[in-house]
Amino acid sequence: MCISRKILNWYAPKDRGLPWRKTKDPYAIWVSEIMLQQTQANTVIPYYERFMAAFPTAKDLAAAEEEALLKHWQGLGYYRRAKHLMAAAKIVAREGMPGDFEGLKALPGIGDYTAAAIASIAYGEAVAAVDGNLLRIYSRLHMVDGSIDKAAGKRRIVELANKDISRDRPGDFNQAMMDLGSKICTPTSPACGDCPLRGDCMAYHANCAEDYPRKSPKKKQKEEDVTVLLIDLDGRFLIEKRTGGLLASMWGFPMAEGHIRPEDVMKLLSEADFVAKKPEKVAEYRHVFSHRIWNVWVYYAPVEALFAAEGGRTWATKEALKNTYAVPSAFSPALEVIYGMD
DNA sequence: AAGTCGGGGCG
DNA sequence: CGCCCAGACTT
Repeated sequence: MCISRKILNWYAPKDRGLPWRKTKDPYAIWVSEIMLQQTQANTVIPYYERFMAAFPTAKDLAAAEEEALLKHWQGLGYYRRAKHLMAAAKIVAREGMPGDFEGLKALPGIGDYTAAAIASIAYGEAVAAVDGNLLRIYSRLHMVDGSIDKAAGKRRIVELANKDISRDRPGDFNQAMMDLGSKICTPTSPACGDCPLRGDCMAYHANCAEDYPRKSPKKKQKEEDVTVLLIDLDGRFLIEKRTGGLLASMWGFPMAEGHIRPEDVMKLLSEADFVAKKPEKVAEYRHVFSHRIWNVWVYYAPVEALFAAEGGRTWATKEALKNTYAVPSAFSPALEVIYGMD
């Protein structure tokens, strides 16, 4: 029996109740696949439900305010995904949803994996959706010695999977591989005894499944000290729209490089023409990104004079911070300080 | 080919 | 703590 048949037989009774598996709407599949990029399914579920309720069609999304979209994306990370999704939705609202792999891949934010996932699930196109799960599974099936994060190793797996994929049920094949990867063929201590593909697996027969996939060594994150300022004008806090780089297009508090002293905070505020009272250090936390770490000091700095916020800055109330502005998790402990005030 | 871009879950 | 996750895009 071929791999395709075995995996489909295993999959049939185990279809999980993930919300995006209950639809064939290409737009809904699309939204879910974008959210699922580098993000675990359980994390995505509540975001997906809220998002589809707010933006049920590509036209709705195309007509939405970017701020509303970002607010829905808050906490999910990789915020460029939201920006690309919106740009693509405008194209789709104008020209219609692409009907195949190549057309999908031409949209911003849709790469090889996502185009294959949508095309196979929504259109029945026989293209393998090669994600981390499938790379891991195939690196074990064939004991692929090239690193899967290098082009050569990945290319080989793409070819192998595209030979194996079911022509009748490509979408189920791809989703079955995801499930196999998350339940059986896991990164550490895979449950080979329960695997429907163990008869075809070179690594299983050589008893070395845990040695795959091969990966090139990753470098350590850079660690940086930063200071976050909670500038309070009568219950409103100064926030700024971040431009470019990390957390771009999200709202954050004014920041300074390094761990600065209260006198330095005072000086910064004066230079910005604030009439400030004595700043006070109110919190300290560590935030870990993929390849960067912030060691954050938080200052509370009440000011007196009103200066009109301009150029991507605004004064936000506690309620607006909670309900209106998209503030990423990197600032959550700072937000908690504000929420804890009377 | 290497860097950049989040955040949470889990051992 | 470090690793991993339904990756894509820029340089």
